Amino acid sequence: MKELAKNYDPSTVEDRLYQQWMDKKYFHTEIDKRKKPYCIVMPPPNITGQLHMGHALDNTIQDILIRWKRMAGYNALWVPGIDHASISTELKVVQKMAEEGVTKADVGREGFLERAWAWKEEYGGIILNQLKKLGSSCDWDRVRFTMDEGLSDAVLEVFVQLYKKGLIYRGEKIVNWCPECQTTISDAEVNHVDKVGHFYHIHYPVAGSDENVLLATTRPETMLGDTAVAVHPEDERYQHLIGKKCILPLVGKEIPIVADSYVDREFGTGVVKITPAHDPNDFEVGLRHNLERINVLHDNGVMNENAGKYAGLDRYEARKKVVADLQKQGYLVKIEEITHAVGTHERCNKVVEPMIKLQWFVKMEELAKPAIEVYKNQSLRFIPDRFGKIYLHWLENIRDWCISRQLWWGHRIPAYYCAECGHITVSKKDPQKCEKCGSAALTQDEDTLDTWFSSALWPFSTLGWPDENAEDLKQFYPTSVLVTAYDIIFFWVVRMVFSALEEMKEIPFHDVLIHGLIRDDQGRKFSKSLGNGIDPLDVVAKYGADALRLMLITGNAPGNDMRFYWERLDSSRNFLNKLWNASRFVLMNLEEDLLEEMPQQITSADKWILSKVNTLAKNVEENMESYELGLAAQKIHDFLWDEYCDWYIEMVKPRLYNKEDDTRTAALWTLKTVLISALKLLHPYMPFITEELFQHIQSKEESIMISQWPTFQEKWNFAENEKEIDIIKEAVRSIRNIRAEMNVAPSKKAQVFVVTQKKEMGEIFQKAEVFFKTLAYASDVFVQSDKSNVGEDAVSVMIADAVIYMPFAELVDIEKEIQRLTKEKQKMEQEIERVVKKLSNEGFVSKAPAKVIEEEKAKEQKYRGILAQVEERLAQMKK
RNA sequence: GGGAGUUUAGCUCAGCUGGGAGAGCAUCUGCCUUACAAGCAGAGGGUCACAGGUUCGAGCCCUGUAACUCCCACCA
Repeated sequence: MKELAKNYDPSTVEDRLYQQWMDKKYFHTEIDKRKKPYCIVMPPPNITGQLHMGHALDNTIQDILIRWKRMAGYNALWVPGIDHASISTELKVVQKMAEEGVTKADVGREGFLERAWAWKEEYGGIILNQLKKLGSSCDWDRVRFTMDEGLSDAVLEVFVQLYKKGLIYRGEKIVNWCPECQTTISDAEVNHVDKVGHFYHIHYPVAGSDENVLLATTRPETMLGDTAVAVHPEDERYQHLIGKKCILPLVGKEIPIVADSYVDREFGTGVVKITPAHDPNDFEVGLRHNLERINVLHDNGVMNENAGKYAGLDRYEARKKVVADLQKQGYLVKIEEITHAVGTHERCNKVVEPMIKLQWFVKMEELAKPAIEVYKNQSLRFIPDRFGKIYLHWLENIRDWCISRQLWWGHRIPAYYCAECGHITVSKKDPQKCEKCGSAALTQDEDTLDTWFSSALWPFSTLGWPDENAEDLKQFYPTSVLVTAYDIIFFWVVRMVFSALEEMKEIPFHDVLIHGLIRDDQGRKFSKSLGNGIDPLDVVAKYGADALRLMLITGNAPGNDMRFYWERLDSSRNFLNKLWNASRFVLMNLEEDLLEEMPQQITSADKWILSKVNTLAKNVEENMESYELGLAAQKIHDFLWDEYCDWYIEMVKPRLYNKEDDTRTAALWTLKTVLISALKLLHPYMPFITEELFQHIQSKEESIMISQWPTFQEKWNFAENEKEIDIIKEAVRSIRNIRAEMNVAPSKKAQVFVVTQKKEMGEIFQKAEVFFKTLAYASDVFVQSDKSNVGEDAVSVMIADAVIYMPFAELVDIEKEIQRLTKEKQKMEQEIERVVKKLSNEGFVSKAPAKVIEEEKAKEQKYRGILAQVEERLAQMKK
């Protein structure tokens, strides 16, 4: 007999089993053409990242899906990987260098890259190892990195192809510039944060008159770069000014007053200062009116020589100075306090400056069209669907994507500038000479690509593209589902889809499963500054990975955010312990080898639980197919705890304890068979404990991980037995109920008389004698068709088609009993009234489905039966 | 300015295509019953935010209102 500890201790199990799985190579996927492919590519965590709850949730979901499909006979592949995270990593490395007193300039590009790679080698793999603690069953032989050779090749291939098609271009445009990080960033990387600022109202004198135009700005220092003032073409107030000039205060220069419909007449004074070099809208206005662009900022946010006497001042210092000077010279009319949205860099949270820069862009309009189409024609599916609207909205309003970054860590742009003729040669390999003039005087672009450029290719680059014949690519592309949080739809999902459609001519995945964020117990985001983070590994250490996984997956609707509560882990832990002990119980009794087939002596109770687990398999499958993982887990949990433990095990005990019982083996067989099925269903959710128990309970198969997924089977479908046991359960519950109500001590056994006129009922109860004794404190059970021998001082409970009497002479207070029964009678009358009303409703009877009507009729019958019994009993007692 | 989500028991949340309101935790009562006190048996507790509508029937569908949250957005 195998012994298990009394309580489950994950720490003694998890690492050992994970190692076992690794040793047996269960995580590794060989291509198997006979099986249907199922593939997930892991959203690659940043090499700078620490595992957080979001990763834990994301990877738990993926692991559940993969483990499920693997068991269900699919050729299931889960590709892990990490992202080089250009800007984050570069910042980290720069930071580390700063501690040593070294700058990027000191070490040069090559020296820097050396350090960055060293940093990657040291820290880059940490997060993947952390994922192992969660039980993630990815194919570690296929780990990819966005900057490894193959993926870098894919990046260059895509860049060159898009360039040749004219979908990548270099241009001077206004871009988001982060003065802190000293690089451009894409629109998606800008967060608009509401900040309290000031609205400065300034007079610009109109040239050649006494008139002033009043305008307002939140960034007065940019006026140094103003090259026009604009009003709405139809604004009656300013018609006379259009075409005139005004004098830019402090600078003294004349600038034109132009008419442009971009101006909102209702807002402010209806006059806007135009700074084409420092505002995206002004830039557009500038284009339309052919205005000069004056850049007044250095890249680090300090005013440049174009700012005249303000040159050398930081942008905010300059602002103060400009305002002071305006005031001194009488141009400042008033200062209002306003809250407005300010663009900040999502990495460093510093205010972003729009600047004109010569950068590389991806032309989006053409690429977006097919990406929109695949969603509209439903070949790409979002779960829940509402996130598809977000996807669509972004694509329909997309602007060109600025992909060049003034960073060193990343994929260097494969563009080479000719010193002779200025031609740009774009090529995967280092070109020896200019493709136009043949000069060898080529220099490569200094910039690298946006991190998301490489992750956009992830679903096919990880499978071997650009080698079109890569086996993985042929077998596993398109992947099955992408699992990610909603906050990354713009950054990643959108870009993967259009990249895949462009390169592969096929969607990268069929489904996008979106989940929410994990928040703290007050609903706040986890953040470093709040210090409210919870390390998943701490949770694993304390509760085990299974408990964490169950907690993350249950009690939450798909796509909704979830709060983290330690209490919920207690519940998970309790369930693990419950399962552990139920299995321990089975093991304690399991001594001989059991037959494979269902034994002849199988009883109603056995069939009932078999039928239940059979139905469970069906329901779980349905839920999982529609990604309702939490619901599925909940159902398995409820089955094991409420049905298997609380009822079946209790029902079966007498048979186990009696070695003479000829149904004993059938009970053991059922206990074991049902438990194994349930463990299998649970395995994707709680891989460790299910594996540990599986290996203890049976010796034939070496791992649950590669065992066969349970499916519904007709031979285990016993509807009649389910009904039968439900009747017993109802009777037992009624007895327990009345005893608790009457405060009968559990030690006090009682005779139970079951009176029924129905033969089948009598038979069911006759067979169930033992259940009344073990589950309902019965000393003796008498099943009979009349009330003989019951005695007058019995308490009674009515169930459908039967009355149960228990003589408790000394405990029964006739008056109270009459009260209780009267109450019961009223309740039944109410119920009957409700049902009758419903059934006599013409509309209901003619329109409701037959099944519903039948159910209502059955209820009426049942209630009438009980009512008759109650009335009869009352009549007797009142005598 | 657009869009989305949320509102259900004291707390945190489920509730799949409309057919008599659920779980966990918390509370109360009784049990150390030889798998489990991290347990067992029972109990109390909800005008499903509000107002209309559709329907034989609405927590669920439609319209509107309110509160909270989030996302997007070039109102200087």
